Amino acid sequence: MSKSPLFDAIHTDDLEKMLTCLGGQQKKYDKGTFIMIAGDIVDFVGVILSGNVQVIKEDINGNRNIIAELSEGDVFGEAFACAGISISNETILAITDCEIMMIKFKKIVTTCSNACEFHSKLISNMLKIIAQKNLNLNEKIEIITKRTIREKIMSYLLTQAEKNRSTSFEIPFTRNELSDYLCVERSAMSRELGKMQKDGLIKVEKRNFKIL
Amino acid sequence: MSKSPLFDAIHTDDLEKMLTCLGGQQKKYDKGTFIMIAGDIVDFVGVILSGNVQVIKEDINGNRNIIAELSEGDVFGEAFACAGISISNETILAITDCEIMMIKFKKIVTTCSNACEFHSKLISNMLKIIAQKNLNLNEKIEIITKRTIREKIMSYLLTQAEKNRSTSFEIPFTRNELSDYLCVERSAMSRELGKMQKDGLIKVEKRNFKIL
DNA sequence: AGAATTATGTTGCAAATGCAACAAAAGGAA
DNA sequence: TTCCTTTTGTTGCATTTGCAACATAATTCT
Repeated sequence: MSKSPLFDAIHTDDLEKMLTCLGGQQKKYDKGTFIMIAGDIVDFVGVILSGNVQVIKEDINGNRNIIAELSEGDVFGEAFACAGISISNETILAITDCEIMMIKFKKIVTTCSNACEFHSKLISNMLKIIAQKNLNLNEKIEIITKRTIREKIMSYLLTQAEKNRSTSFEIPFTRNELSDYLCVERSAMSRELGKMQKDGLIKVEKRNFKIL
Repeated sequence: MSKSPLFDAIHTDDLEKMLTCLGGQQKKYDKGTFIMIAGDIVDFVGVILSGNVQVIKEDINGNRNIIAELSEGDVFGEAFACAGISISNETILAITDCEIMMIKFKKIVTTCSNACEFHSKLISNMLKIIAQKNLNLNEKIEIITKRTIREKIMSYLLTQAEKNRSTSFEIPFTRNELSDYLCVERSAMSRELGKMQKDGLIKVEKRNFKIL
C-alpha cells in the first residue's frame, strides 16, 4: 500500500501502533460491491489501501452521476463525518477489488491516552486534506462561475499559469476532461479554443498551452 | 460578542483559559482598513468578535470581486492556514470597526500540555466548520454545473425542498441573490421562473415556492 | 501492419441566454 | 401621504452555446 496523505509524516512503524489505538478496521470488498450507500450513517473516514472506487450521486430521477474516481491513498466520507452530517448522500462503489480502512471519526479527534504523539499530526493531516479540497472547490467555482466559455477557459489557464509560474505550461486534462471540468460542451470548447488562437490570445498544441 | 462556531460546546469560562493557552491575539481594525491583504502569510485563523468584513479577491485585471461578507462569529483564513498554503490570495477588508481574534494554526492543532480538555473540541469544531463549507461548495457546484437555467433552478429548489422536508418552502434569497447564486442573468431567470409556472412545474409567490 | 477504439476538430442549426432598456410593484423615509 | 429607492417582471435582439453528425488524427490492441 502507498501511504495516504492522511498518514503524512507518520512513520510506518508508528502508523501500525496508531491504527490499533485508533481502532481502524480493515475490510475487503469485491469488485462491483457497494462500500457505502447513500443514506448510510457515516461516522467514519474511509482510506483506500488498495483498489479503485467511484463516488456516485443519484439525482431525484435516479440518474447515476459519477462524481469522482478515487484510488490508493485517497480518503472518502471525511466531509460527512467531520461536518457531523452522519448521513451521506453519496454512494461508494468498488470498481476493482478493494481494501479499505475505516477509522471512526470520534477516535480521530479525541486525543488518546497512549501518548500518541502522532495523533496531532493525524489531525493536522485531516484538516489539510479537507482544507485543500476546499480550496480546490473554490477555485473551480471561481472558474465555472464565468459567463462565457472563453472566460472560463481563460480563467482556468490563468490559474494554471500561476501554479506553473509561467505562461507556458502543460495541462493535466484531455479535451474531454477539460470540457467536463469547465462544464461546457466539448465541441463548443474546441471551437472557442480555435477562435482564441486566431485572436492571438493563446497558443495551443495538444496539452501544451501558452498565454500570449 | 456572540460565540463563534469555532467555540461551540466550550463554556465561556473555559474559553478564556483556553484562549490564553492558545495565545490568541485580539486586534482592532478601523472601518475601511485591511485586515489581511492578498499575498500575506496566513498561519492563523481569524475569528470576528465584532463588526463586519468583506472577503475580496482581485482578478488579473485588477477587478475587485466580493466573495463574501462575514460578521460576528465567522471565521476566515482557515482554509489557507489548514491547507498549509501559507499565502492567501484573498483580501479581508473591515467594512465596519472590527475586533478580530487571531489564533495561530499551530497552536490549534498541537495539543497543549495544560490538560486543555476543550482543545479536542476546538479541533473538532474547526474540522466541522471546514467540512461544512466543503459540503456547501459541493452543493453549489452540483447546481451550477447543470446546463440550463431551468435545470439549475430545479436542482436548487429540490435541495431546498429536501432541507425543509417539504415541497413548500421559503428561500433565503432575493431574486437578485438567487440569480447570483445560480450564476445566471436575473432577467433570464425571471423569464424561466415564469415559464416553469406556466408549465405547471412550480408555484411561486415572492420567496415562497412549491414544487408540483 | 492492420483493425479497432478513442481523442480531437469542424460545422450547421435551433435553442438558450445574456444584455439592455423599460415598466410595474413594493417598501422605506421624510 | 408623497417621493424616492429597490425589487421584480417583461421583451426584443444579438450572441453564445449545446447538440448532432461527421471527418480526421492519434492511440491501442492483436
